[in-house]
Amino acid sequence: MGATIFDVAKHAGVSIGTVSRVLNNRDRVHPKTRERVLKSIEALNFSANAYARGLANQQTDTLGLVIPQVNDSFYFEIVRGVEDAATEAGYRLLIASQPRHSEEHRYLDLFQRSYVDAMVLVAIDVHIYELREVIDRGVPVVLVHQNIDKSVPSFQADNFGGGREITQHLIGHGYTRLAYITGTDHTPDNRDRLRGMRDALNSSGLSLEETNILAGDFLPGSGYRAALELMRRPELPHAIFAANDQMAVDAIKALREHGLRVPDDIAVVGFDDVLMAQYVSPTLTTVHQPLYELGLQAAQMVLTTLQNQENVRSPALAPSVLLPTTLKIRQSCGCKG
Amino acid sequence: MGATIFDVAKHAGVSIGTVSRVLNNRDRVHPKTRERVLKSIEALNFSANAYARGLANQQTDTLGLVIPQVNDSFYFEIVRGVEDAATEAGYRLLIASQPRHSEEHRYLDLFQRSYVDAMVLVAIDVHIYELREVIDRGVPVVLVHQNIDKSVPSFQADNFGGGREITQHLIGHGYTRLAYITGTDHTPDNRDRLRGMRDALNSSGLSLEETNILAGDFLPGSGYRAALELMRRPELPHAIFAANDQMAVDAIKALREHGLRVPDDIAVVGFDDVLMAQYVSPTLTTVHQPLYELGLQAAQMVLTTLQNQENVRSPALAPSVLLPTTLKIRQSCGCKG
DNA sequence: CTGAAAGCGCTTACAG
DNA sequence: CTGAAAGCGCTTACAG
Repeated sequence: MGATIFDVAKHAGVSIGTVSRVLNNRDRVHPKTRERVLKSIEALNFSANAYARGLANQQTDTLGLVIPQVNDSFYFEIVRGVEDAATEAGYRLLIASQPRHSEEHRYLDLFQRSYVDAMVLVAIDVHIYELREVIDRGVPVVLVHQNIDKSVPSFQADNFGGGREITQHLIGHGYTRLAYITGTDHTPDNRDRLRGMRDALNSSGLSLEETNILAGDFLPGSGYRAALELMRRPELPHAIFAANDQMAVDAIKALREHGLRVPDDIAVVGFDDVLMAQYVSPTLTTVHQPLYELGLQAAQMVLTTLQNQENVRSPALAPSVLLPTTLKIRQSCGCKG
Repeated sequence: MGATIFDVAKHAGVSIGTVSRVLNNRDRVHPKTRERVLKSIEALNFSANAYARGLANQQTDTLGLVIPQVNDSFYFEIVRGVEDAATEAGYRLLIASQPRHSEEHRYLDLFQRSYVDAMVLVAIDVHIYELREVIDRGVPVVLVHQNIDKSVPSFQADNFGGGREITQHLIGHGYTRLAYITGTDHTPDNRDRLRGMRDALNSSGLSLEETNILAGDFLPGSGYRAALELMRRPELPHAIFAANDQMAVDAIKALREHGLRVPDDIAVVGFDDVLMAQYVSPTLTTVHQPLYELGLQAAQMVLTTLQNQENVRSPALAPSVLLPTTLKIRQSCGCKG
């Protein structure tokens, strides 16, 4: 095994207290002594045991991240942001990814044990009373892509603004008859995008007919089925706004398979700006979500809270941050590539 | 803060030793006593401090994962596999993602400190002597998608077999004049895929002309440029095998932009089976890599080593596992969708 | 079956 | 500026 602080102390001819002091740059240590200790650390290739440190310090220097397990690795950019923030602040990153629709709650482990100093929860269904338990224990929590309670800080993409902006773009093309393919009904993502769409339409004196709201679930298949449904109608809408790219891409597939041209016969746009959006044909006009930024800022925020010893439990300090989305104009809306 | 083992002991009227015993199901404890302790644990909502436990046990119950930071989240499936294996075995997962081409070595932190009991390194450029230091400290290491030294166990996709199989498929189409767009030259991925291609060609009495090996670097742009280069030639190959999907997709883009039809005028296939491969038009024939399995098996293996107290340092036990790839036949090779 | 005690490897007042 | 010692919260031989 590796050398301990005792080995270093003996090697340098000092006490372990002194070694600890040079390790942590705390109280002043005589330059010569420091020098000697540093040499011994080097010589013995010593590195402090994280667990002993954690126990003595009552902190773990670890940030916990809970993230849903999804196929399309959509959330991976968020992970990168969180990780960069953690690394930057000298924290390690412990990850628990939660299988969707599973009874198994992997994050509970992180919750209950003293594994982490702070937590970032991404799009996880969790009860507020579970969160409160963690927070009351002094572990600050921040939510990303989810906002279950005003007393917990959260970071989200501006779904409303994104929905509005892309709808305005469609209206700018001269499209007046629009259709919307929904995501899973109860999700705020879906609701807010739809609200944004309605807002843009209303501002232009237009409206969204109820029959032009097709039920989807964010999964590819439902985009396909929704497009089929629309093609059965006597009259096609001018454009389809799907609540995410997956459904948009599959809607395009259905339309093309039935001889329709996108965007010439009908425009289709999505939401998310997944990598695929740049590669499908036509390339997909969509709304970019600031995923990396979401993860970065959320993690920075929760770590700052921790370091400032702010009152973690105070609900008054819980901000709800909305990060702006970006319209990505490509071909599927009718714009030239 | 949460209750400690002392609180539980007092509450149950026993010693902390007894509490510890019921906690760990070690020695036998009288059923009645156990019952009482369990009740107290419940009542106080106690959960053992992981760091105290780690210190006393000299182990962390944590698996370290080092993974390169790439844009396309290609490796995310590996993470899922590793995570499932870790969760299954009761380990937590600590992640360090290493920015590509960066001097900053985030994994060194994991290496040096006693943070993890075992490590999985994915496609990371690391020196063998660094690994040996870790291994000699009793921390087993497994490599995925990388094989720097025979003394360290590794898990890789069968790049040779995959390259051979997809080439055989092209030959089956009747294509005899093939071109290859390379990945970064020195990578085993690239070399092995090319070797497989050559093997398949030779077995059919064909060969790959040196001029039909175009230099690429796994990044989209180079696929595009390689296709341009090929189109300048007096004679087009029948089919292009790009060392990964990214380059294949961009090669198709270049070909189509210049009025060529894929696969009618020229076939293009890739390697990896990224999600995009299913969505591009034509859909991309490619080789699926068993990423999830790679992560799962590698992690299982390293954790088994740990639990069996096998001699971690023994080079004799270091297997080099090759997991089979799967040919994904889609449209771009000339097969019907 | 159970308790008392040493030990894991650090940090940090407390003296000096 | 530095040492001795208590303490962080567990586990585990060792007695009994």
